[in-house]
Amino acid sequence: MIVRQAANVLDLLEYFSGIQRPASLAQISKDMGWPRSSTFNLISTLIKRGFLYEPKPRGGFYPTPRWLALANEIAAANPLPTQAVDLMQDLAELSGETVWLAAPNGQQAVILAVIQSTHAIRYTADVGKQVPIHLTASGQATMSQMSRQQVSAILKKATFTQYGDGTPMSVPEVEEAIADGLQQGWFSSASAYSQDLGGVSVPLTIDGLHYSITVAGPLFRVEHQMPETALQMHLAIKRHFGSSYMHDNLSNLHALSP
Amino acid sequence: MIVRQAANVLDLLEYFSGIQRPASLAQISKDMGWPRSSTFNLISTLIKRGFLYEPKPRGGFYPTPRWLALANEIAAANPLPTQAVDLMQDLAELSGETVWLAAPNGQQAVILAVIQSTHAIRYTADVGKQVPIHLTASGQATMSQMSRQQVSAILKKATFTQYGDGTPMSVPEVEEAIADGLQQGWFSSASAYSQDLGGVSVPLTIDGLHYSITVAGPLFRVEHQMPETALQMHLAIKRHFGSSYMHDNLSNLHALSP
DNA sequence: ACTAGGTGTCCACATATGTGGACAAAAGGG
DNA sequence: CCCTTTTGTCCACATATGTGGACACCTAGT
Repeated sequence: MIVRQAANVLDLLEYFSGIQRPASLAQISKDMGWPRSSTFNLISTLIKRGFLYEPKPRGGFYPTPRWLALANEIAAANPLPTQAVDLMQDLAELSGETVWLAAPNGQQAVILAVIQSTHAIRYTADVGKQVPIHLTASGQATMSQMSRQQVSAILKKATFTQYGDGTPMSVPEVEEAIADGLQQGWFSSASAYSQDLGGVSVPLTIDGLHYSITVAGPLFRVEHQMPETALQMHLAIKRHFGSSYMHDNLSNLHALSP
Repeated sequence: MIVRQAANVLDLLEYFSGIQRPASLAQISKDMGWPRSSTFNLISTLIKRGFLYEPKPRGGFYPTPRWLALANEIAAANPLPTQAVDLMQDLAELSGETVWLAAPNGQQAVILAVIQSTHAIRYTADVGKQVPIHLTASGQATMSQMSRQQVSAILKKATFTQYGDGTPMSVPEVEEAIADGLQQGWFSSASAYSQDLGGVSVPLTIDGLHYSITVAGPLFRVEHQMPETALQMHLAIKRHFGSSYMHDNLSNLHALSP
């Protein structure tokens, strides 16, 4: 069951992050398609709790910096290692494509950090976006670090929807993709979940937690250089983490090195 | 009407900001006093939306950096001028007490930024905290920048509760406090809303928006030096903003200068 | 292997909740 | 100035929602 008013709070947060200026009750109500009275209730709750305020009288409502203060404290406790951020930055510059870090989350992989490509035509993903763990390179790369049991637990519940013409459509296909990825040291996908999107992912274990790093962009731009990209990624990881980072399964990544 | 599930989201956010580590469903349910099934619903909603994830399987849930990403975008749009932040920093060092910036918000004043005192015994306020606008120095300082009509609109709806032994208990008392504050260029309170808390506030107009800056601490430490504090504040404001910042009503602040 | 205690998940019903509509007050236009 | 529009606010009822309890699964300890 989805908790509507909880989702509404999130919607509102995203709304303000989008418009980036105060909005009146009526404005919000219209933009969100909520009844005025319901909007009023939600807004007054947020105001009462100090999460929303009226920067100037009759000038509309806007979130207080309290969101930022709390989010900062939360993020400070689980920081992504600066190494990982540096690595991403490095890869973003080398490849010019969008780079992200993802973690497994049940049947999905969540994006925890992104650096957008600077290309005019690029894939845009936001932090918090989720993709099916078994259908995407990002997800498969995280799965490659799990035990056989964990993987099969995920695949048991997996469903298959044809999102693009590269979508794997059966459990064996996914198992094979993971096996291949483990062998060659990197994972790729092409129009698997997002049509016309191609990407290369490598697994990364930090502090015992399993992540994946992905470099992705429009298929026409990335598809012909996946092995080179994978090699770049591998070398970059080595630069930033040494060799200690690697999951046991990944010793064969070395095969990539010249 | 308070929207319960919206408030629950906020509670959860504050909860994680407090414990700063992943918590299992059962843990959350216990700590929050929510039924397990309700907790489940709320959590799965947040997960589905990419605001919560499971850093490691069976290792509890934790907010994703998406909160931070959104809060950053929101805060970036309405930045408090760096001048104001610098000013606060300056005052915090000079006084050693807690310093905050507040804005009017209906019948309350919201705290938008705080720098905590370094003293062992100090007043602790968080961003987003609200105090009655008519009872506190912070609030009165913001009101002093409003038109006569706006002030009386607020006072018309005002209610009086004796929070401490310095709480003003009638509209005329508040009006007098504002008049006095305008005349001397600063506002003070002592045990008005928080018992044993004393503070000095000065009004501040930035980009046409009305704020107040407050230096506050335990009454025994601050009560005997309020005029000196006010002078320090006034000089600091002059340093950081020049004289242009001042609201028309405040020209008499100059009286403080040596 | 089996139990005990832990986890997350699901569903039907009672109850708490969202909402249409009516309101007052302010803002804007002629 | 009055009239119109738009603002925020309130309430009673119908309806959408939270929740107790039962379940399946997993882990740890005997």
